[in-house]
Parts: sequence; structure tokens; C-alpha cells
Amino acid sequence: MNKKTIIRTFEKIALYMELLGENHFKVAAFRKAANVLELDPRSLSEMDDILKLKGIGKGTGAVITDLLEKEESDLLKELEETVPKGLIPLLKIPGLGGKKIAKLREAIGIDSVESLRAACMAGEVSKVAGFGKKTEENMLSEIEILGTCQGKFPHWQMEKVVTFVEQELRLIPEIKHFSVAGSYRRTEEESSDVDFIIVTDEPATVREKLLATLPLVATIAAGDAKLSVTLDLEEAIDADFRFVKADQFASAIHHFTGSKDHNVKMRQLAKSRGMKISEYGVENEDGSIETFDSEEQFFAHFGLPFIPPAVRRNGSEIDRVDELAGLVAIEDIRSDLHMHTTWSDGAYSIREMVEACRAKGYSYMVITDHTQYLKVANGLTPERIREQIVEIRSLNKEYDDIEIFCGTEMDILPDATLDFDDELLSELDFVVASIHSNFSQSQELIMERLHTAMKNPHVDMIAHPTGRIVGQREGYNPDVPQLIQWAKEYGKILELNANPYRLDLATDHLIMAQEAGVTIAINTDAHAIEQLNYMTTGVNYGKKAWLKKETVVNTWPLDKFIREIVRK
DNA sequence: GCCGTTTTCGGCCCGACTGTTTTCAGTCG
Repeated sequence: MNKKTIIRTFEKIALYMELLGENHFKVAAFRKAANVLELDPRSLSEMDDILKLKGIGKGTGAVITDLLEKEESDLLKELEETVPKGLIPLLKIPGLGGKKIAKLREAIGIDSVESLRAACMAGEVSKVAGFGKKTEENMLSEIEILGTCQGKFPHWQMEKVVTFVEQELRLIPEIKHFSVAGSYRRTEEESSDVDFIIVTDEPATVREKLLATLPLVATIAAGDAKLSVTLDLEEAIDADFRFVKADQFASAIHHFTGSKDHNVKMRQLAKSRGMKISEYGVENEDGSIETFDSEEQFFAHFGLPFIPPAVRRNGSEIDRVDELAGLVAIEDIRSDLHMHTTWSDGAYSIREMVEACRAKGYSYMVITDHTQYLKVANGLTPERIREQIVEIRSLNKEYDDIEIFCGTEMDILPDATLDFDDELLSELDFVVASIHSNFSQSQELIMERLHTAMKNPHVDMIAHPTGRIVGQREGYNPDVPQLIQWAKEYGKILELNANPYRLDLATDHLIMAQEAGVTIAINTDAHAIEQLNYMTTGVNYGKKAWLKKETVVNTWPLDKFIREIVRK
């Protein structure tokens, strides 16, 4: 028995109870119990007091005892026997929750999406008390689009949506100010929808203009306080717009940035002090409403420092505010250690990349073009990289405000050898090693390849360690804990690749790496000047893992970088 | 179902919108 199984059992129980239309506090209690275990850093064997945890009581405790003693839960078994499995997808239909599903099941025996579709078409649903013609029609059309809706969209895809919507919003003069909120603002890897806060005194006008100009699949809700639509872009994506007055903005942006758990925790905190948080402000005990000029002031009202959106996750961040000051911030970044030029598959010359990095105020940078194995990327042969070294050394003499290091992004070959020999590697200042081929090899082989790179004394960093593309491919599935252990053992840097397609390593692995004392570099892997801006996304993503400034190599001053990395 | 320096019952975060109702329940974020 392990913790994950217990957590999943609680979640299943909650799901089944929801389908039965159970009291939602009861459902929430099981979800909360799952959450309590999730948040506890200890493994099951390290927890001798699991039944005494806050949030675990008689009912949830009995489930744990069952699982520990006989590997299964009587309660879950009973629920699985009573609740038809076909009901579960019904919860995905917008507008349909536990209560309504329970009612439909009771009244006309609905037990699956298929039977609901049939009942709607036969007009049986509208005969059930509390259901009308409109509900029936809506359900039917929701069932039709159920399969086509993707659900989650990666951050890089959302970025395009956000940019598009922002352009439209700027064209509406009645909008005084706006900001994206929600999971996108928190730099979540994936989002299911996109939220905007709009400051306006004329919500109805703005609403009508948005309805007229945005490409729409459907309008979900349209009131004076909010507009919910499904946008007709490359994919159908839901968007929420909230209309507020200028003085409500700070509270609204906080509220709609979430996360849900962060908000719950903030509200509990407020409540314990006799205050009440809503999206419009903070209500004091005497009923007066306080508003704020900024989110900073909002947090200050509760004696808290500004909590960056990226770290607003499960609520535990509120107990960790003392650590915030030490977290990596974009202002701390002094360099980018991974980028490409026209020498391989980049779009700009070395000089152009240097100028761009100078414009960012970096004090050092590394040019890391691909190596010969990667023919599609015009990878450098030993001869060409030696020429490149000469060019970089000479260019470096022209600048006294930035140090340009000679590096490489060397391929780790499928046969677990490296693309350059040690003699050549020793001529470089910084060596990045990475896998770009044969992703489908066994984990054993993949790890052998990574081990070769790790053991090589000239290699400084492993780039995009898992090879994943968010929402598109899993990568080559390395044993990351083992990789972290090697990084510690051989003193190698692991990368947080800031390209929004990659975000690799992922949050949980970054946490693990930092705990193990492994250094991280946040790099853009830029193939063009604009992509150097990925650094912001990368840093925000790193905050999710509570990466400290000193953990992140490219926040180090130049002399420390030379001392500990280049001359190592 | 869980919790309690307001402690064994009554509340649990809060508000908008919709569709069904004639004052509100359900759903959603």
C-alpha cells in the first residue's frame, strides 16, 4: 500500500458520492483528506500518525485502515457496486452536477451519456421536475460537443490566445484597463480556459462589443458582471471576462488568478480575523468594504508580502511567505547559458544574439550551437566549432560589459557515446549535453546515455533532461530521481528549459533536484532573439518549485560562474 | 465527513448566472 493509492481511493469515493448527489461538504471532506495526504511531504512508512492528521476523521480513517489491512476499501467497493460507471462522464457535461445526475437517475433511470442523449431526444428529461425544455436542449448540444472538446491547453498554445484577445481588448475604448488572470497568469503548464479582468464603467457596452467582435462558438453566460464564451480559434477555447470598477481591480485580479485552493486559504485567514474576502474587496466586521490600489496592498492588509501568482498553488504558500524573498526573480538573472545562432539552426548571428543579451542587461552568456550528429539542425563539426571559437574569442574582445563564453549543445548519441571527443570538449568553456534522438529506447539505454554524459568531466549541464513537449509528447522517460542523484554525485547542472513548449524539468522534479542540492540553470534555448524572452516564463515556472536564487546558476555573478563552472 | 481557546452542533469560501421557479437550487469558477 502506498500514499498514492490512498489518495486515489479518496478521490474515487468523492467522485461516486458526488454522482449520488451527496451533501457537498461530505464530498469535499474526502477530497480534503486526499489533499492533506498529498500536501504531507512524508511517505506512508514515515507517517505513524496518519489517522491523527487534521482532516482525517472517523470515516476517512476507516478507509485508510481498510486499505492498510486488506488492500481494498469496503466503502469504495460498495460505491462501485451501487453507482454505474457510465455516470462518471456525465459530470463532464457543463451544467450537470451531482444533484441533477442523481435526480435524473432516480426519475428516469439515466445511467450513461447514451441514455441521457436518448432521453433528451424523446423529451423525457423536460418532464422531470426542475428540468425544462431549455435544459434539455442545452444538454443535448453539450453532449454533441463532448467529444470534440480537448479540455486542457498547454501554456504555449494559450499564449497565442491571450495575445489575440488582448489585441481585441485594446480596441475597445470603454475598457480602461485589463489583465489576464487565472491559470495562465499563474504560469500553469496547461489551462482549461482563459480569464480576463476588465476595468470599465460600462460593462454592458463592453459585453456587447466583445460579443460582436470575438469569434464565437457559443455564449455560455452574459451578464453585467461577467461574460463567458467559447472562442472559435484553432481550437474551441473557453474565455471568461469579468467586469469591475477601477477600485475593485486589485481584489478581482487576486480572486480570479486563484488558485482555488489559494483563495480558500486566504478566505479562511480573513475569516479568522473577522473579515470576508470577495472579488470586490474585503468586508470588515462592521460591514464596510475595503478596496486596494494593488495586489501588494491587498496582501499587506493581511500582513503578507506579495505572493507571486506562480506560487499560488495549494494554499501552503501562505505558510511559507518567509521563503519568498529568497526565490529566484527575473531581476536576478544575469545570463542565458543555452542559445543557438546561424552557425547551426538559429535565426541570428552570434553578434546579434550578443547585442540582444546586452540589451537584457546580462553580464555573461554562452553560445551553444548543435553538434554534427544533428544534421537537420546543421550541427557543427569539430572543424567548424573551432572556427566558431575563434570568432567568439575575437568578438568577446569588443565588449567589456558582457562575457561571451564558447559552448556547445552536444548530442548524446544513441549508442551512449558523445558527439565530440574530450580533447575538443576541453577547449570549450561550457558544455551542454542533450538527447535529441531515439526517444523510444528502453529506460535502461536512455539512462546509460545520460550516465555517459554525467560521468564526462567536461560536461557541465544536461539540457531539457526529459525531452518532453508539454501536452504533446512524453519525452524519453528517464529515471529522473536517478538522474538527480548523478547530477549531485558528479556536480552537474540540470536545466530548466524555459521554452514554453518544454518547461523541462517539470515542477516536481525541480523540487526534488533542489532538495538534493543540485544546481539548476534556467535557459531559453533561444533560436531567435525574441525567444530570449522565454526567460520570464522560465523564472515564473521555477518559482512554482520554490527555486531559490542561489540554486539557479545563471543568477550567479560572473566571477563565481567562472570560478565554479568554467574553470572547474 | 470534519472540526472546535465561540467545542459535540452547526457551519464548512463566496458570488454570478441560468433556468426553473415565483423566491431559489444547482452549477461553476
